Amino acid sequence: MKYKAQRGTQDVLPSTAYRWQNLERTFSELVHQYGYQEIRTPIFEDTDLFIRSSGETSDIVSKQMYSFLDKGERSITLKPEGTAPAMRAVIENSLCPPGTVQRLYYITPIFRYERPQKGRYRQAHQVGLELIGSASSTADAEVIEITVRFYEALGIKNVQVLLNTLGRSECRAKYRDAILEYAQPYLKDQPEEVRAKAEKNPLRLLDSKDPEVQEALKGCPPVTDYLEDESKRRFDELQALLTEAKVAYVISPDIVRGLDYYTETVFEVQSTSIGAQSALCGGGRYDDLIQELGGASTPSVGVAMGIERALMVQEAEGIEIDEPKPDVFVVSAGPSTARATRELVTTLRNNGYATLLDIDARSMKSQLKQADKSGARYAAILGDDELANGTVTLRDMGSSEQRSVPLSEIVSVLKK
RNA sequence: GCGGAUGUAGCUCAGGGGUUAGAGCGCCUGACUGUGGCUCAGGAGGUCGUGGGUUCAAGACCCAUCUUCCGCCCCA
Repeated sequence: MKYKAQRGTQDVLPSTAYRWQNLERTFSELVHQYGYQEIRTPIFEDTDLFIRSSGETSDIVSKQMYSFLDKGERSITLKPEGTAPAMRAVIENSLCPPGTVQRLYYITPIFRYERPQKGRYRQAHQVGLELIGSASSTADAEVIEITVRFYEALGIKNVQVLLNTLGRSECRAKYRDAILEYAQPYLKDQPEEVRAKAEKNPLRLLDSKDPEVQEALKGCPPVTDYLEDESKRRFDELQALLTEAKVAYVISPDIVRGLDYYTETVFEVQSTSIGAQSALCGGGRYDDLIQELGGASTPSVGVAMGIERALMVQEAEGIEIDEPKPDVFVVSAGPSTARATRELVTTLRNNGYATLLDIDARSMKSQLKQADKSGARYAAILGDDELANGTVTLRDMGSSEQRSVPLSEIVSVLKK
């Protein structure tokens, strides 16, 4: 009987795991520089949390949610994203009392019930951060800046920051009506299903890739025409801050984001190095979310970045990450030196050297071969001759140079 | 959720009804009695994705199902 993983999940093998480790380390080191602290939340959440947190588009979102009934007939959802659960935790644990600011980050699996394909899995992983409790555009700029620095630190080149604003909920409502009206000539000939979807969230018409829809909405006034002065002012402020921080961006009116909790700033980072699944991350401001989930009104901004997507781009752009290699491979002559070999291995490990040895009593030739394959920097050969005069032969696997070293001095020689 | 492909050795792939299913790379052993990469020789390794069906005979043909990939959709 063969046991396979759940459809739409991937095993992370040793040949790629070090890339994940590199990414997670890069991320946590970066966000620590900005004072963010890690938060861990469960992968199961109440379905209601996501229905409420996703607002008007809940039917679209719930179609993608990985939901099921547990043994107590409760509707459980595997978390499809990190923000709502993090906000639930913030509310339940009073992590951000009114008047304070909280910086949190997470690294977590997410689950969405969609048709898997390259770059899209039912279980994927995200790193994300949330800056909670501030309405200032400086907060937005900080989050976007960290995002860009993250991709820089990973060595990723062909990225573009797409920036837009949705305004506050009041002016957004006006804008929705405007789009709907503008699209009427096209919509009235469409099937009921299309019209219902459009009425549910007219903004989504804007990022449609359907040429017919694009044609119908050509010349539609941009959201900036409907922004209140306050929203306009903070959007200008944000742009000035990004320019000051030397963060390149492109204003993209068609970035509206699928989750309806966003207000004011929204942004995505896209790559031109991969295929259809080109979005690397998504983020924005969600000033009303915490209140909608039952907390005090707390303006916040955040971003979530897909780990698989970032690794895909790294690979597509040919970015090499150094694979961890052992320092020394200890070669033994056979049973007569086995005990001394184990002692040498222990000494090396205790002194901080990653050390390998042969465990199948294979020939010396085979052991050197294993040493070569392992990528070890040195082979330390301990045979009968060496044992007799208390030395070890240290072979540099790169240059093939060998020298005889007294057993007691091996560590100090390696240090050089 | 829709459309089109795909699945044979660890990897990349050939075989398109007829004995015991192949190649290259990789792996193991030896030539080389204590020394990796090169060469040569030998060897191990396969429920031909899974389940049904057609046939004297199925890896091959038919049906179903699953996987992966490419679009759509959606987004991470």
